Amino acid sequence: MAVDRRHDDFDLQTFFPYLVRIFYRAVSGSISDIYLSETGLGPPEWRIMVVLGPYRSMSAGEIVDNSSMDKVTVSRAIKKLTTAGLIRRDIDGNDRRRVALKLTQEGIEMWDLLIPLVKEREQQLLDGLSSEERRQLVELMAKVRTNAGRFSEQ
Amino acid sequence: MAVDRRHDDFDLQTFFPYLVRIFYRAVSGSISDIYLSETGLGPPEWRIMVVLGPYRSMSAGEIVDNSSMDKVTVSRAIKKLTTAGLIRRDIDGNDRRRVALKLTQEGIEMWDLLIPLVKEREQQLLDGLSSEERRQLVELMAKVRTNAGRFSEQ
DNA sequence: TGACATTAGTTTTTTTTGAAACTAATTTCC
DNA sequence: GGAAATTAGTTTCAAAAAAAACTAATGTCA
Repeated sequence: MAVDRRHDDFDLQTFFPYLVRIFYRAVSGSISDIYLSETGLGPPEWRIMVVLGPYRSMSAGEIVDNSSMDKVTVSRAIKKLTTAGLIRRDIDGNDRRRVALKLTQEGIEMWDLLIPLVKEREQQLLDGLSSEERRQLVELMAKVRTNAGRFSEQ
Repeated sequence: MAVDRRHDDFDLQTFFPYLVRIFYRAVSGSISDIYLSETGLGPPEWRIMVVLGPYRSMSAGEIVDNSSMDKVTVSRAIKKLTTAGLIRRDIDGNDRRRVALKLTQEGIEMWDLLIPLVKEREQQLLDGLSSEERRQLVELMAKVRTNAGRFSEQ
């Protein structure tokens, strides 16, 4: 009458993707705390500010390519940032579908405020890791990412 | 007439939280590919299946504590899983607010199907990393997570 | 014991996000 | 030169998630 209880054993607390998730949430939460409390920007708006920076000028599509966000999210965030006066949209003379995006003076000032804070937090996150360990961590994450690419998009 | 262009320099491609984000997205996408195509479960439902496992019985609140999801998401996912016949809800005799959750036979069968697949994918993600490197990666993520805890909830 | 606080979980409302369809501009190539 | 295909970006619509308010049950302590 004994039921077969032979299942694959599985421990969530050591399951790698789970560890990655709680790691990611800790890190991203730690950064979003800053730009949220400091400016009220949401994650997509923040990411656009950051890929743009004080010098660069990019199209919406280039931002998509450099931010791992999708078209729609980027388009909406651009609208918000424009309304808030943080970026300027200049329609391209040659190709009138393209819009060149640039931080305004006000946007640059916000960038200047935020960047030192998030860089400081970045260092705090890496506290207690030697530079060799930091290098390793980044390298290992990159390796895993390469593996994911190979096994997913068949 | 020269404008002051002395801004903090910042490179997104080496910004640690950005690297963590694309790393996380690669890993979680790689796993969700599997349970999505194999079962149609969404991430919250999958996570509950996994924390529960074939033996354990937990309350909704315990699942919240063990899954880094919030109350509402868990409550809704439980409803879906119950409707789908994958988990059973037993109201606690002593405390009638509590509901003990358990996988049904059908839920266990799905678990038995999925776990070997995701464990295989886990290994594929870690392909090319020595066991020493795997240990290091996990340990370094844990360190960063500890740091995040210290600096965030002031 | 009985008002007040707490806890478990759900429902409602609002905000975010993502997928699909769409518009407008440009390219391709016959 | 102009129909067909492609590209950039937006809008619309549907699904997911987060926040807030709520219900029901239990605990506390005067």
